[in-house]
Amino acid sequence: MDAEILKSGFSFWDRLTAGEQELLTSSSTFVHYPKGAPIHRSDERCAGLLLVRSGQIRAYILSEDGREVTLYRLFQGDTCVLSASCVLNEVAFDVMIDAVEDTEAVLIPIGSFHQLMETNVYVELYSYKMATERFSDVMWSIQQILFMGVDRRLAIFLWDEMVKNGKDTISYTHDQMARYIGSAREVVSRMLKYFSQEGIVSQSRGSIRILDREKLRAYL
Amino acid sequence: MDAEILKSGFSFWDRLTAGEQELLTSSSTFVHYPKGAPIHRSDERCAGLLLVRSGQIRAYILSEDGREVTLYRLFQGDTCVLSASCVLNEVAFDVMIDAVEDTEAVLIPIGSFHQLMETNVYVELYSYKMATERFSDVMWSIQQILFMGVDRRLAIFLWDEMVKNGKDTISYTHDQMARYIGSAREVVSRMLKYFSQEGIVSQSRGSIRILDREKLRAYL
DNA sequence: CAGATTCTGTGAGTTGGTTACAGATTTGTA
DNA sequence: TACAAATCTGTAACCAACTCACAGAATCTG
Repeated sequence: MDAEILKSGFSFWDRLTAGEQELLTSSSTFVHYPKGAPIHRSDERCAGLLLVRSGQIRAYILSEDGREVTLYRLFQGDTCVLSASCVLNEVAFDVMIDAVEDTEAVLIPIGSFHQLMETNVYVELYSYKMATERFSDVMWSIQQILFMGVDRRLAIFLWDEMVKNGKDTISYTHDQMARYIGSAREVVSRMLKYFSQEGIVSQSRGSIRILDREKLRAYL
Repeated sequence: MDAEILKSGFSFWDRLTAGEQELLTSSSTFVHYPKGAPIHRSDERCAGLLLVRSGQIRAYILSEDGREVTLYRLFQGDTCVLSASCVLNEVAFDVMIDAVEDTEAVLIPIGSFHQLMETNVYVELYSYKMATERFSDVMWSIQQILFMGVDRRLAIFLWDEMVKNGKDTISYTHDQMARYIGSAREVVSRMLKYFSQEGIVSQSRGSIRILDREKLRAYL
């Protein structure tokens, strides 16, 4: 693995000894997860620390009866520390991580990552700081789910996607959107029907087109 | 402040220099929060790092229209790091912290705590580890609220309180219980009425008595 | 093209949060 | 002690949203 990539992706790089840098460059690899692939399951061995290069991954919790609630999503430049949660003793909950789209990432395998955590306090600090950042993301999602109506959550989701991708067509199924906003597919369908009637969006199978940004913004 | 108390309460003590230990002992104080007192508000200056000596404190989020959802509670020996969240840049959400009962604590004022965080990486590490522990607590609460029915959440609450206090009388109002389990007062009233009819509990103003542990356990 | 798969639409039922009171119990104070 | 105020509990009606059950439409695949 190219040291430049690691240096720009992980802020602890400059705190590593030459030996540690060598360990990192020699053990890190590029990994590719196809769309929908599982990245982390609580009952499996941790992969390690991930640095997202392209694509998108999603962390979520799962109820006994299969209901999912998305905690956060990560994009280019983000590091996924919960995929290494097995070496963070303070993390005691089960989390699932999937690739939402085809995703390229740099992987520090759990073995070398664990070793670095133990020998270098700055790596350990980095990990817990990242975990705390994710904590913040989760609180943002949770507040939305607990305190906002579905109409508003959906509007926020559509708006954010529109801004993020720079186009007014959003390519997700009702089911996916429901997972992202912590609701149910049927509820999203009903809401989108209403948004259509209001002239805010138009629908086609697998995608939504924003027709009236102003009306949509009124929901935010 | 007695160094022994700090040493036994904060695991980073042994990593401090003599000067840092001196700073800590000279700036730390005992604080007392009466029942119901606010400990932390997002719009106010942070108090600092708290070590609970007795009593109980509660962290919760607040919606625009005043609805509360309890994130976790802390008891003797726990340290409250979110009361110092203004110096943890990764914590970007608003949290409220109150004393549930009359509470005694050791306070490291935010000024000296901030200074220690900047000069000693182990203090910084400790803080983020604590934040990650709280992250875990929050996930436990959230999973209960999102995935369990009110009957089960209430039963778990009653069971835990019974075990924790070692007696079968639980002294909370319906309103308090509702806050702790993330529901509404009326819903708890309904549920307790049902539990009474089933012979699981008996009620009196301000307290609940567990009559049938086995039936209660069936809900867990 | 046919069958399988995936996606969307819709009605009925249930849970639980909200609103709006009323009544009961306790507390504070004259 | 008496009485007002504050606090706590009970209850009904309403509504948002999740679940269940099923049907039909669009798309994919061999």
